[in-house]
Amino acid sequence: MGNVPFCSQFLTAASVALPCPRFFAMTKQVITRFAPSPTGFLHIGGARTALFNWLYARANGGKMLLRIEDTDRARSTTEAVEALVDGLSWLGLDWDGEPISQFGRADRHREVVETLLANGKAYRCYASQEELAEMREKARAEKRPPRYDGRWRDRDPAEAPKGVAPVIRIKTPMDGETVVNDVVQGEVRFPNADLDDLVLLRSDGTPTYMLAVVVDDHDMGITDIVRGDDHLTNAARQSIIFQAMDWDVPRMAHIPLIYGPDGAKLSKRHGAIGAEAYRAMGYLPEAMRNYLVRLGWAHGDDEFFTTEELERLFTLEAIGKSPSRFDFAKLENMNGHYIRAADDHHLVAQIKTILPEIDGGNWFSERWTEQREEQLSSAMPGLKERAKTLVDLIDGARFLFAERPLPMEEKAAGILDADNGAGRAVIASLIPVLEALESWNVADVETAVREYTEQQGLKLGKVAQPIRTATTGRTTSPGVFDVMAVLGKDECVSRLRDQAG
RNA sequence: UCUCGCAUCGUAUAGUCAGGUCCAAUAUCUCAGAAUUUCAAUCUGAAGACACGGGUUCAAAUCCCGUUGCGAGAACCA
Repeated sequence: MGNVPFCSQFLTAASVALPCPRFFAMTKQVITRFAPSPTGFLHIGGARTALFNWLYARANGGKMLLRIEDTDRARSTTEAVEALVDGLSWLGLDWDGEPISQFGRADRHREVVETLLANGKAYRCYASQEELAEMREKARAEKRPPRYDGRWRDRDPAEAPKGVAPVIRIKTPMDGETVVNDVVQGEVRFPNADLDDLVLLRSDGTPTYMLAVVVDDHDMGITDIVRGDDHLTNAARQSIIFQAMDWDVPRMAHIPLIYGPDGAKLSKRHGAIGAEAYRAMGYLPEAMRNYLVRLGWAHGDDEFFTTEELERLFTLEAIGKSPSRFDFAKLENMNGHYIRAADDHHLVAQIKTILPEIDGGNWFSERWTEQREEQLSSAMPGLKERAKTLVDLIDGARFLFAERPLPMEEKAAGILDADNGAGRAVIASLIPVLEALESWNVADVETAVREYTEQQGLKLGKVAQPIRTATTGRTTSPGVFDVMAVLGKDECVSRLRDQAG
């Protein structure tokens, strides 16, 4: 960490040509933005904010821009930006143009402050840290909210102490109220008396977030700001800056935050953090998107949506105002639906890409052959019925990758050994029947086994369970005939022979 | 403390704006059952909520007031 400069790929802010706002105002093309600060990963709330921005832009034939709020130099590393980009890409959320670095636009921010100063909308404040601390202390003692008292607002600059670098503050109206017309929250009114003269430029000349956001949103031609409702009070302050510059205030939509299962703000404590963590847990990006869009947004009782449907149905007005909790059980269920509906080869490809990220994935990677990949594909229909995640899927296919003699789970061995090894005896007498088979496919194997079972006067379970455990080492698996068929005759018979008694 | 926001089954939402069709719906979770070669998937069923208190009204989940609870912001952080 530290002040690592951006790689040139992201250092585009200064050079990128920003669209002319007036042009877009004329054509009324919707332009949204996703503006995360690079914290090292794309967290789930951010992912949903990005999704809503993306959906809204697409639903209206508009654009979504990506701006990295990297003015906090200590946290803004190349890796952190890449993590953001990775997360968005995984979710399939793309943006128009190059990512814009907020830090790279500092000169423009300062330029706007000069204008504000020249128009008398802002002023230099020479109050020291001690004075500020005193103000807060006094406010607390009097049980008032801590606010800057405006002591330099109308003071003669000639009184400025020598050698003190001032901050620049905006002149917030003293009375009246600032109204935020929010698409989600409705008309929210803030008494101006509660909004103090916030700092635009620090004494070291760097712009504050509050200033940067406003200038960037304006310059980027943003028509609709969609962000977390933790910014709702900021919206009032930012409106004041917009108005001071005589700029149109974009339409705003402050969406409620996502909390963890315990109702507290989502954090590392809740296990998953970044988008890549969800990928490693075996969730499909399309399932993730579907789950996320239903957190706060609804279209009647509908649960599943394709991207095309969302583009048609999504509106900001339909977003609810109350915060929601993240529920893994529901995500899993949805993911299961998407897995069952997914193409078999697509699933194999997805598994292949996440293998390096999942626990125990190496075991599979080391044994990955073309033949096994084909077996995996053909076993997929039986496998995906039983899986909620890609991790479940590959774990269910473990028997395809295992080498003889197969490791036996305790319960599996129990089935073979029960009734003095009745299962092993069944297997022994079944082997010649299978060896005699000329063709080896699901139907023929099934016919042979069923005929044998009938001849012996047994229930199918008495035969199928021993076969399952002998061929997979487990008590649960896809249908035994599918397992036998996909293993192939030689491997199947050999595994049976290993366990025959 | 101040400003602002939120409150329907455990969870996500529908219903609230335009009061009656709501003894509140759907999905998930939980439990029971059916079917089954195992486990899933599937099917059937059960359980489970309008935060509380007033008011308006013939009628309130829906409108009004208050209370409580939860959250956000209140920085020379973003």
